[in-house]
Amino acid sequence: MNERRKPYPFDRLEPKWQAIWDGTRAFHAPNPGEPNFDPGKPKFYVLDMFPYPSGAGLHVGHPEGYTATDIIARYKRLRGFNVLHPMGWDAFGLPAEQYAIKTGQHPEITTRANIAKFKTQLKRIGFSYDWEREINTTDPAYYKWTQWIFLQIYNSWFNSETKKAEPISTYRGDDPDSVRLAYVAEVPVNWCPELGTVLANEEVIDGKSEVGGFPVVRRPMRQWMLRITAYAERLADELEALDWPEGIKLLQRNWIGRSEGAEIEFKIDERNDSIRVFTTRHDTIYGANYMVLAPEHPLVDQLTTEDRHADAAKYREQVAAKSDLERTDLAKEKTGVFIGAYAINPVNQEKIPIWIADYVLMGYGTGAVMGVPGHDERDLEFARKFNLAVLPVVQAPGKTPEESIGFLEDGVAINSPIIDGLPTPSAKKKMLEWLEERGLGRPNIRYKLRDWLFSRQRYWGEPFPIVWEGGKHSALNESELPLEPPALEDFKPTGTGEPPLAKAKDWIRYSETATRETNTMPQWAGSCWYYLRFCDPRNSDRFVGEAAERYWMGADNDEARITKDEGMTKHEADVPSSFGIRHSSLRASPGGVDLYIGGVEHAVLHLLYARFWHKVLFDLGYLSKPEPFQRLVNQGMILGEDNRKMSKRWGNVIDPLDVIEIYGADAFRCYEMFMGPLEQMKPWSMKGVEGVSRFLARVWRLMMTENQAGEWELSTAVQDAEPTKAQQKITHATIKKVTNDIEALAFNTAISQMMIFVNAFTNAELVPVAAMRTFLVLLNPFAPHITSELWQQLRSRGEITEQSWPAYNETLLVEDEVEIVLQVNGKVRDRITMPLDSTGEQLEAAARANEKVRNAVGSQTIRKVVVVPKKLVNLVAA
RNA sequence: GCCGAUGUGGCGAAAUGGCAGACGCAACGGACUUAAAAUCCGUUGGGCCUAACGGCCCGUGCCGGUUCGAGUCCGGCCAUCGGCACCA
Repeated sequence: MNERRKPYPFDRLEPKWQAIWDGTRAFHAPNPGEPNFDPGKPKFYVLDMFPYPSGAGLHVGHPEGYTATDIIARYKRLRGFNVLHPMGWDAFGLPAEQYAIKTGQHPEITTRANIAKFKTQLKRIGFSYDWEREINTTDPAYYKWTQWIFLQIYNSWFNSETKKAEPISTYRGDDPDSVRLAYVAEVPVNWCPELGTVLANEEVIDGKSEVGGFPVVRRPMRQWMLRITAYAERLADELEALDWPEGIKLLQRNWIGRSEGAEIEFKIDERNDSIRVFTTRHDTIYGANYMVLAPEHPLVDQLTTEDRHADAAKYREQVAAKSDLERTDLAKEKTGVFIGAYAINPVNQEKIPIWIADYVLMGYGTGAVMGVPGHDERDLEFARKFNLAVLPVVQAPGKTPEESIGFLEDGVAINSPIIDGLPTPSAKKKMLEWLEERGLGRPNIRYKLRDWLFSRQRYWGEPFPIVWEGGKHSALNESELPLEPPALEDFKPTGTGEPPLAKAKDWIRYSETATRETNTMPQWAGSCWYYLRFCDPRNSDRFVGEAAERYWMGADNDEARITKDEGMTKHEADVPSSFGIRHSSLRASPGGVDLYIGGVEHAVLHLLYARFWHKVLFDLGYLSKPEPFQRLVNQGMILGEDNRKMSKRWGNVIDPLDVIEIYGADAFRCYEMFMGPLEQMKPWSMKGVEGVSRFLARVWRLMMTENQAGEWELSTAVQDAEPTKAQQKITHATIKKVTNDIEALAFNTAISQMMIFVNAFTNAELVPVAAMRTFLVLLNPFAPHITSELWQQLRSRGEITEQSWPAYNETLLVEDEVEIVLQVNGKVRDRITMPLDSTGEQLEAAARANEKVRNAVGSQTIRKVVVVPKKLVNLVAA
């Protein structure tokens, strides 16, 4: 039973072809200036999200996206593109470090072993990666440039006039450190005691660490931050032009969280000082009858009166002790303390009490809000809890002023002398003008996005190329890169928040007076720019060579050349003349990575960070285009056979190698694509793999037969013969469908069509060799091994990977007769065959004459006739 | 709570507003075989009428609308999944 007979000898031919591809460097893409580079070809950059090489190895989810990109890569090569299709390893990260802590084995060793395992698996699937471009984020030759890019960021500031990053040398202020894009700040951070490190906001989910699910607490610490907030506007705006799923754009937009409003000054009573609040509803300012500061607000100490001091201090302590989890979990009940001071509402000069409450966050806006209980849910809740007045200032459509309380949408201003009677949008406008004239307020746009907390207290990451001297930081010289981490025996976190690198006393010591930074960069650092390094992975002088960057990441704006090169190249099996395949976004390259496929889990983190780095490097003049990833597609998750997420816990994990062992790599690839639409979530089915495997076996037996000795040889049915009309037609229909479907990434239906093709030829007495060759090229991107072997068996010229994609001839697809559907009142009554060129009158006459139609009409009168040429006739009767 | 995606046979799924269920899985029947596997041929959404040929009705989460015609477009709901969540 174990020795089950293979449906075709994939176990021999798959390793054979993989060895040939390796040996001939079949998928190596030369760079401009290198031997064999053809400048006449347009480029296509198709990228996978490179994996973290975990100990568990690849599971069937990884190769889903990888197979899709491999099909596109192979297809594009056949269409005459220079294709960049690389793979590498995002290898810094916690698991290797955790493993090191447990076993004492250096993360480098684990990482190397895991990479070897991943690579073997990927190679076994037959992906056409250019392995000469393989990169590894933990390789000093790679992270040298990660550190170098950090220094570019460190040595830049964001000029808000030009809205661009510029070298720090152009900054005219007196404290450059206060504007650098990389800076140090004592900030409340997400500290995870279990992991012994701080985490980015993005890495904390419901108050727990994304990795491991350990509790996270707030605590102030000195940390490296990247000023991503400077780019909030561009990161949001420049999303528009990208060919990304709308859902992902929305997720990023929500994360960036732009809101347009006003900053308003509230004078503090009996003090020559004021507090700024940010609001999006300045039209409701007449309803502001109290003010709330975040408990951490710097003015709290000064403002709190003697008698309120003890209460305020106690409250602030309580809040500080709360973990994020508690702060959100207990959010149902509002808390707060009056601090004894008053502010003056600028529109009516009313004295309003100042409170502190933890529902106001220090990190957003100004850390102070005007409390408008009438028209803000949170303020209303707070006011009710503490018995503050609730005044309606916006009347909702169709409601009384009283009923309008708690109504948050637009309405008409009331109880607001300056703007009474104005609908919300003009009320906002007028109020803002009024405030601006008096210097009390100004328009303001705020973003939810926070600066990126960029340091980690870990061992297995890039050390910062920074030294400290007399409390000041400065950059290492470029010539001192890469800065390698010290050799450590003990990787354990110190538990105090001090990074493990602090244990390497010799390493830390930079000079008599200077010490090294001991934090490391987060795992995201390496993946922020790997797609750039792929363009020129062995360059030791530059993070990416200029020419290589311009070619692979630049725009291919030579439209004429693209059209010409994309114009159908003839395959020998094809009949002259062919017609356009509709344009799709896979055609012309607007620049950057032309197609990027990966999981949704990276929708905000990786994709936002990478875009940020890219923009900084673009501003500094290193890159051709402001956006890295022109087109993004998310593949859906593959579930276990039981419809649950694959996990050890359910025992439903599928190992690709096990599948390949039984059915072969080609069947594995085809099945992954045949399961359903790429973007969709779908369950695995071994039976499904078997079905696809049967299809490939039928392809094989279409051309091969087994002789007496049990050896496969070319079938005698395969002849250099003229295809029949029907064969001709199905061949061209298949070219058309497969081509369009690949362009649309609809691989499942492309495979269906190829199955239809094979079914049509099954049992044919004569199998025309030309039709077979055409078909093999179509199937090649999906099933590269079997098609390479059959191509050779057919004694075809050259390698299949060097062929041109076949063209189809539309005229061969046109029938001279068509089936016409006859409907009565929209219901199908019969189907008849009519000549293609039948006129509307002829079709109508045929319909009226049809017996079934007449039965259905009965004694009714025909009121209307709808004729759709070549399709149907609908008689409307009553 | 807010935002988004999805909902079609026993299952995975197809269908530029025009024949719902292509293709595949599973199931059933047949051929080949001593037998099985493999392979090939056929049937297969549900219900009803007919001895049969054949015919009729219903059917794309639910309710309504637009249209000669709706899985597809519009409005309202329900369910499942995913994201965000005191962001002023």
